[in-house]
Amino acid sequence: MEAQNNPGAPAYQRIASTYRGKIASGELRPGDQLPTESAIADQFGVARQTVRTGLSLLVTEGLIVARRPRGHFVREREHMLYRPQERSRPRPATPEVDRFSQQISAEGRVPSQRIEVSLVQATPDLAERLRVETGATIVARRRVRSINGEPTNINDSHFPLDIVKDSEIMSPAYVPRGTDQVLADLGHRQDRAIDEIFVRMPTPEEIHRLGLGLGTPVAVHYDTGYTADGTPVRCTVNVLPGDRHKIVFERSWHDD
Amino acid sequence: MEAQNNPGAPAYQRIASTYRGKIASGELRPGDQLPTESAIADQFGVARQTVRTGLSLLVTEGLIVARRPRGHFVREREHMLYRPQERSRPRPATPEVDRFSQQISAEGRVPSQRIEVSLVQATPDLAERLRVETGATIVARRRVRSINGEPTNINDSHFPLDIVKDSEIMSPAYVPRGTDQVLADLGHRQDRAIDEIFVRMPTPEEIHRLGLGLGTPVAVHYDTGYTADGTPVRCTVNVLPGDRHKIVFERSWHDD
DNA sequence: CAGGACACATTGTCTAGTCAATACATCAGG
DNA sequence: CCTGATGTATTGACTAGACAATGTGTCCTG
Repeated sequence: MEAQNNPGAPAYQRIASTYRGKIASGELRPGDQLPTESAIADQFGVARQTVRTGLSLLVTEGLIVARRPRGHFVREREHMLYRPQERSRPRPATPEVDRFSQQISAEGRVPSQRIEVSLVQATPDLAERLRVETGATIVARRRVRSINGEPTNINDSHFPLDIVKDSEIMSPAYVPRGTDQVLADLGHRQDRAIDEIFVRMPTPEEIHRLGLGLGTPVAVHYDTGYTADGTPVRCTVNVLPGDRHKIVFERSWHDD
Repeated sequence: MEAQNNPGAPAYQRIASTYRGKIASGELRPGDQLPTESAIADQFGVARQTVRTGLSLLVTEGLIVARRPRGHFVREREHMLYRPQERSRPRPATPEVDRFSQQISAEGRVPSQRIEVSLVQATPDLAERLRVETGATIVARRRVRSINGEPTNINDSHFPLDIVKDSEIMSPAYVPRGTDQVLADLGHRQDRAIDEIFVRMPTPEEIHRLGLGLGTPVAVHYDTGYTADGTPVRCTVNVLPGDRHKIVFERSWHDD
């Protein structure tokens, strides 16, 4: 399908189309180098700037990366599993899920994290989910999780101030039994959670915190936990780089 | 934080940063028009091309759109709810979910869809999920769903050929009782499903089918249904434009 | 042989223009 | 009043340069 480059389209699109095709067809494989901008310009008979416009399309699509002053290279990807249900249902995974989780435990991955606790003012999105007023003081427990030293996701949990003050949650240290258990011990056992997933391009701050390249979208996962009486007690914001994660849920038609 | 534009950075980044800030702060609101490229160029004392480079950043971030020859405008967003669980659990939504679903039924939205059924060869990703061999013939039931005439998502269901041949699923018409019920009537009642969500930039084909703008990432949702004995009988691929959807799951700690 | 200075290739940033395409407004003619 | 032609402002596409920034490798020096 659409074998030819793209007759009639602007030159920069033809150039992008050409190399997109070579990558899709496998003629150019991950890690391979593209010709230099000048070489492409000569080949297509256009100015170098036009080539740059075309290649920048592929960069924002996440297909290639520029490594100055080496050249442009086809990007290499890997997917990491992200399974929100694991934290709420510590049941044994069904065989079906196991088929998809094999990759995660392969290779000796070394997880680490940096924790930072602070009091912040609720932004409108958090205020709505925690049912407090915008600007109210809440507790933010921010983490950047890394695997093998590479930051892989942002995990910011937020709690209403009145229910967690003076608890271990306020301490910027790892809590072995888990913050959900701490909440439960404080009388706020979570019973239900709602997951909301948005997809968008990252903000400059996220690009910086996660070391993202251009052309990498992120999934933003709001995980709001409720007690049995329907009160929200926790709102966790996960930011997952799109090129490093796969989000997996499991559903059952009949209670399990 | 980082109040000033961005001293020291390249001019095109300062320009992007300036308008990104104005949008974030609310000084520029959705639908508002930015100054013309020439005006910005004059203001910053740079060439128009430099302004274009800067604004193109904001376009790929999905913050602004260009409407030739009117100018650049701050993008207006609306989020449509996407709730994979609805199809498997027709129970009444809990009050917590209702808080988030209010927007969907507001406004008289007119849904429509175009259905197309064909026999295709299984691509590697589908073959793995349906446990058939790559290249095996399977049934593809492709839909583009539209709301108010605007295509909003791609919904391609795939079935192993042997279990659906000669059934209504092969007909390119709407099946009122739903394809899941058809499968159940054929003796393949689904019992479990696995949801996998990937985030990436769209392919040119998806851009065309969904009428996407630049800077719009997509969420790709693989929904694989299994019968009680663990046999996959359906694999649905949903492609959701990131700027139009919010994906919502609900979880319960204790069976409901 | 080790280390530093330098050259080189390549991408990054930017200029000052030209011409094309397009949606909208204006205005003349019926 | 409506209709169609014409103008106009704006973005889109592109050129032919210039100079900066930066890894990599080479080569000279001690």
